[in-house]
Amino acid sequence: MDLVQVMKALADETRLRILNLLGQGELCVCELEQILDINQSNASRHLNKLTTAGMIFFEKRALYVYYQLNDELMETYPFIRQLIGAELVKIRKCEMDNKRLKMYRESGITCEDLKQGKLCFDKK
Amino acid sequence: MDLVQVMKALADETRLRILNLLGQGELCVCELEQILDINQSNASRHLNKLTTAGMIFFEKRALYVYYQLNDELMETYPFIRQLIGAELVKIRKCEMDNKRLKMYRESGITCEDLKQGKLCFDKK
DNA sequence: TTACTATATTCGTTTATACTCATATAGTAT
DNA sequence: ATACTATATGAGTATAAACGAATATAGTAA
Repeated sequence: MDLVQVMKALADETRLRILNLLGQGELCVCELEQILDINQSNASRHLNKLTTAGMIFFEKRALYVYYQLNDELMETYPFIRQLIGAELVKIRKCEMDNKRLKMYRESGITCEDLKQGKLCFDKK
Repeated sequence: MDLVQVMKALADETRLRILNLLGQGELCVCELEQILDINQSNASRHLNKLTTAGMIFFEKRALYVYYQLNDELMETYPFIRQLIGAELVKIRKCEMDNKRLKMYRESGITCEDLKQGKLCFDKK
């Protein structure tokens, strides 16, 4: 909830990419891993950092953990909403992530599929 | 000009304090040193980082170097203007810095005075 | 209960950031 | 020109952040 800590959480490309994706709706850890093409350990750590800073929160459902943006923090710091909603797309990787997210959404693939190696876009 | 780099420049308390002060008008390096109570080397380095990220620019006049916010970047990334204009004051140190800036402005003290050890607020 | 699985965490390593002290630079003033 | 002064930079150190690989945890499913 401390602004300096929030800014530190925002000062990393991978975490900005995560926020960009979560700005379009909740996602589970394994979905983020695939779309961002990062490993599980890394994904978990970055998500933890964002959670600690109060920017996101999670909810466990069945086997999976779903993360989403914390609207409360954005009421406290409105600039964050603007950043996520309008400015992150200016980062090239975010733009590409959005394409992958779109493909993923349209493919109908589930977390279960992902865990079995099924994909709807190229690796790497 | 790269957003990730901008976010990194914003992820430091001292630099946020500098931006907070510059949001109220230009200041020279020695003024920032005194108001923030940081040493010369540090001040210079933080200012350099902000300059490199495109957030501020400087102008040398006589012996002194005056820094100010770069409005151009804020047109590119409007969230920065909101951050500086409305949210940095939520940081306690920024609030205190503002008091010191006010005292400094009202005292009529100049850079020359500062260099001779004259002050209008407590050290430390 | 036991086996299983998604996510979190620990460990060790690497890379980046911030700081202090001392010195270099560049521009001013004489 | 020379002396002077504000700021920038170099070198060294200390602290923090990020990563991969392996393991622990906690909750699900049977």
